[in-house]
Amino acid sequence: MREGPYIAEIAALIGDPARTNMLTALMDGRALTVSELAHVAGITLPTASGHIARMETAGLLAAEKQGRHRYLRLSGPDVATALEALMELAQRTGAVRLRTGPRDPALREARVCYDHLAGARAVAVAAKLADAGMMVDHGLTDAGRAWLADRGFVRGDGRRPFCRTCLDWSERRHHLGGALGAQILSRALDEGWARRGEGRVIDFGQRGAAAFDRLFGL
Amino acid sequence: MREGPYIAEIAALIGDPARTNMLTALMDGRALTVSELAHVAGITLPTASGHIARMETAGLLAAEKQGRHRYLRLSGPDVATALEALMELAQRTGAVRLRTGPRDPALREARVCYDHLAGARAVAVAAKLADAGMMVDHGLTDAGRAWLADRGFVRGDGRRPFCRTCLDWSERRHHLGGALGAQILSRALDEGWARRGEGRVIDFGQRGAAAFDRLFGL
DNA sequence: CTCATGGTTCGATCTGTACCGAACCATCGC
DNA sequence: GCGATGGTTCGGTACAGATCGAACCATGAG
Repeated sequence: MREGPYIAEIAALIGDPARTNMLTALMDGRALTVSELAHVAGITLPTASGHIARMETAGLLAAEKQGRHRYLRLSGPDVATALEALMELAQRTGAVRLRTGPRDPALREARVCYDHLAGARAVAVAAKLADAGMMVDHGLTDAGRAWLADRGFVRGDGRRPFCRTCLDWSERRHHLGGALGAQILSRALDEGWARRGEGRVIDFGQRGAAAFDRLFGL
Repeated sequence: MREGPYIAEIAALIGDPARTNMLTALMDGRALTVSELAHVAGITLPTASGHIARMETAGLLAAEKQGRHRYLRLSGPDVATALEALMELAQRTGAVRLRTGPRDPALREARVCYDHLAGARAVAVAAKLADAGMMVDHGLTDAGRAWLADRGFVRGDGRRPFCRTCLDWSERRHHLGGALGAQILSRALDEGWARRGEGRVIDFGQRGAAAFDRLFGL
């Protein structure tokens, strides 16, 4: 009972434009400094410092000190999950200005969503699994599990779902999240098929894209 | 880019204690009147009316007029999903005051979470599936699918995952959500094994509880 | 040591908004 | 028609918190 107020505290924290800008900037999973966060939020250093302190004590952010820099990151995947849920809501209710047009096509093609791959290429993977009957109702079948295991994607960490579906911001269809999504992303990076670009962008080279598509039979 | 501010708008809306109280009160999926919402939020009618108007234009609530009453309900499952994500976050970050003690044992035993069953009995079902190898990493195996189909729980609506796991507020373990969770709840109600009680409480009679447990082999 | 840079703390300002009481509108029962 | 009940609108108050400049601490470079 009376669980309301406590989630209100967190929602209010997320509900400030400056803080939201910082949080979404951190959704690519990387850690940013206080100055960088101040920049993306468009506010001065003192103000940003205050915001960060609040989010830190609330447990939304985790900090790491290195020299005279302080690096901030989201304290866990559940923060990103909550943000995604809010984005999905914002999208349906139309509170969102549709900038998903040609603006930054690289971002539409492939980007990172906290720790997994999003964008057209990620949606294609999810669609392939669904078409092949390896996913039904957003859940993996045993056939799907086996097919993925063949390609080196095995069990998750047990603490979170191996395979989650996550509504894609630009494509408006689902891509893969969870431990599986994270493994797919790190595979692409490890194999040199892709590398991190500006912001949340993921750059696939021509050869990299081909290799990625071959692995998933696209 | 700059998706931030729009989700901020929604988060800010959720981030007010009075509104949060209303929203969580609506998580049982039923529609409440303006007066009832004012009561659960502990504010006067005019104030509540204002809050509701804002949430309505923002698309969080849907209204239906009946005589001189206005019935409000959540505009969709995604609203409940976002609230759940925030609750999970609030729980991990410890922003939550632990009132999960003996307070209202009926609520701990069985309650409704928007459209599916939560509480000890619901957690037991999820645990059973996991123990029997019918769920791994929070996803159903084909064996699990078959076992559920035997019991009349078949495919979902295709628009949402058939089976989602949802962190249980009181038990701190997962129960079943998604289309499956909704079907389990309506089955229990349809069969007369349980009926809705005060607020979110679900009352299982002795015979109802036994029948329910038998179905799931508890 | 000295300076520059990254970050925090402190006051002060100022806007936004939650809240209530009172008046007003709408619907139902009579 | 009349009162009673459910909701909305309006005006005013009051409190929270977002913001900035300036002063202050900490670390690394030279």
